[in-house]
Amino acid sequence: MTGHDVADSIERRSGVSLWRQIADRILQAIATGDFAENAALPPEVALAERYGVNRHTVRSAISALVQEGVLRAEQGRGTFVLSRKRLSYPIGARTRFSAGLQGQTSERHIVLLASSIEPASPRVAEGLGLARGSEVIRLETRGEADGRPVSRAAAWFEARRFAGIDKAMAQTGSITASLARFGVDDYLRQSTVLSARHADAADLADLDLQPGAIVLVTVAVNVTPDGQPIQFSESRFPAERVELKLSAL
Amino acid sequence: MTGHDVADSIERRSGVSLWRQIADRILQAIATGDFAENAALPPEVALAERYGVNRHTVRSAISALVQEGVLRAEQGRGTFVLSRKRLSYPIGARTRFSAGLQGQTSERHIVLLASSIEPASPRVAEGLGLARGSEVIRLETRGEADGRPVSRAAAWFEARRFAGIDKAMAQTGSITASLARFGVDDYLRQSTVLSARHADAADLADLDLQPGAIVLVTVAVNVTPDGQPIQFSESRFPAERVELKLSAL
DNA sequence: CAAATTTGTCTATTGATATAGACAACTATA
DNA sequence: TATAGTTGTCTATATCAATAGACAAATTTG
Repeated sequence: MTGHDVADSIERRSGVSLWRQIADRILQAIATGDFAENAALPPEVALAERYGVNRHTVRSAISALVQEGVLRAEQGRGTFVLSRKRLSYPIGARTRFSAGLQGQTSERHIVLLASSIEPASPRVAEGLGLARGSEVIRLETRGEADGRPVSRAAAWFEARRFAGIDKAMAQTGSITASLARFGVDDYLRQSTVLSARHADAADLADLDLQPGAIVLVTVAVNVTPDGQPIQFSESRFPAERVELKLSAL
Repeated sequence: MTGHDVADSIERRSGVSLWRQIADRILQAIATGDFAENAALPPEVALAERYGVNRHTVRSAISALVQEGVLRAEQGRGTFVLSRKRLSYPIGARTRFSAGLQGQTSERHIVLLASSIEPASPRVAEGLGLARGSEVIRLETRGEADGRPVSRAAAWFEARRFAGIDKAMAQTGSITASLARFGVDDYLRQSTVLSARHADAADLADLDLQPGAIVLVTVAVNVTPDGQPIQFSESRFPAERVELKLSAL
């Protein structure tokens, strides 16, 4: 009773085109090591047979992955895997953007995309323990490692207590450092809720993804050591480039 | 600079058909509470305008969701939301299947789908601290809550130490109870790595999903209190029905 | 150099996807 | 009982997705 292992799993008339399904399969094969990095993919005819589709359909999938920078095709030689492995992004009580990526990348930083003051939505108000409609500061940021976007986040802070945190963030490029300016020397992650969905238009633009990509979504509340909520955030990670490692708290 | 909030995010020629993208958006709107349960959806013409597509395209999306049992359409009246919210599945040092779902569902259990003895793959061997190729027992299980599948998992145990755990699992329906028969009274989750991908054919079948659905994937190692690895597992959760709540370890 | 292998390009055909418009069928309400 | 609002069905058309076959262009190998 073996051999059903990976099995053919191409679904027709599913709303997802065959070339996109095959592109996903190839991405997954790279992620699991089935297709080694820098090695050649099987030739197009072999892939077509393997997935039970026409060669041109395989070509569409490959062409999309070449567009995404995952593969490089060379006429007469073959098609080669470029993509590196996924980043392993640590999540725990003391999650900090740069701390946990040490050793995996040579360069990493956070870019402040936008900031605004707005009334707290019910969800944000509940997370921060504020009255509904209280003013909060929202920071939109993007995390980058080795020049590639690896996260996209919105963070909300109580506007009264953290007035000017947007400027601090713009200067320091670090939420930890910005919070320190307001007397927050330490903070803990109180809760994290995790889900996944297809990337929307904003995700596609900010994370440099192709349509159909998946994002991991975390919704988290950070608190001071004495339990006072200071930050509510929603982060999105491109599933093809990032995995989340849940570390001991 | 407001008003980009949810924004239109329908992508054309992306390999994912418009009706499937809109179905996903509706599912998400239900999950976030934008479309309340048991309430009527906006009429088809309104939805078509909202997403910038033809009414017939919206109808295709709705028809798929009716097929999935999420919506019910009534001629002359409207289209109504049937689906409940996502289950919030706790992940932490003492993750147990049924413990954390209390209060969210009335009925829950684990079904043993299959079991086998096989040589440990490099990944499994490393997780369990065994020599590559050592014999391990694999259990394939499905978790159900209120009659709907909410997880699908493969778990590996050292074959020598846990010979017969497959039968124990079939009898008790509980991994915790089965481990207790082998003298394991307590265990902790040592590590969890999280990712997301499109469901493959086996996921679609076992989790009762439609093509294009997303699954959350966790890869975890459980250890005894003194740090000895006893269980390596890979679990898949349907993202449309489950979210993962990371609890304090 | 010749042959084999592999990717690239072209034409043609079929079926699925998306748009457009018109009208029927059913429900709720004034 | 009209009328307005909603879902259901039909026809028609244009574009995208997938298959099929043939051959060109580049590379590697004997």
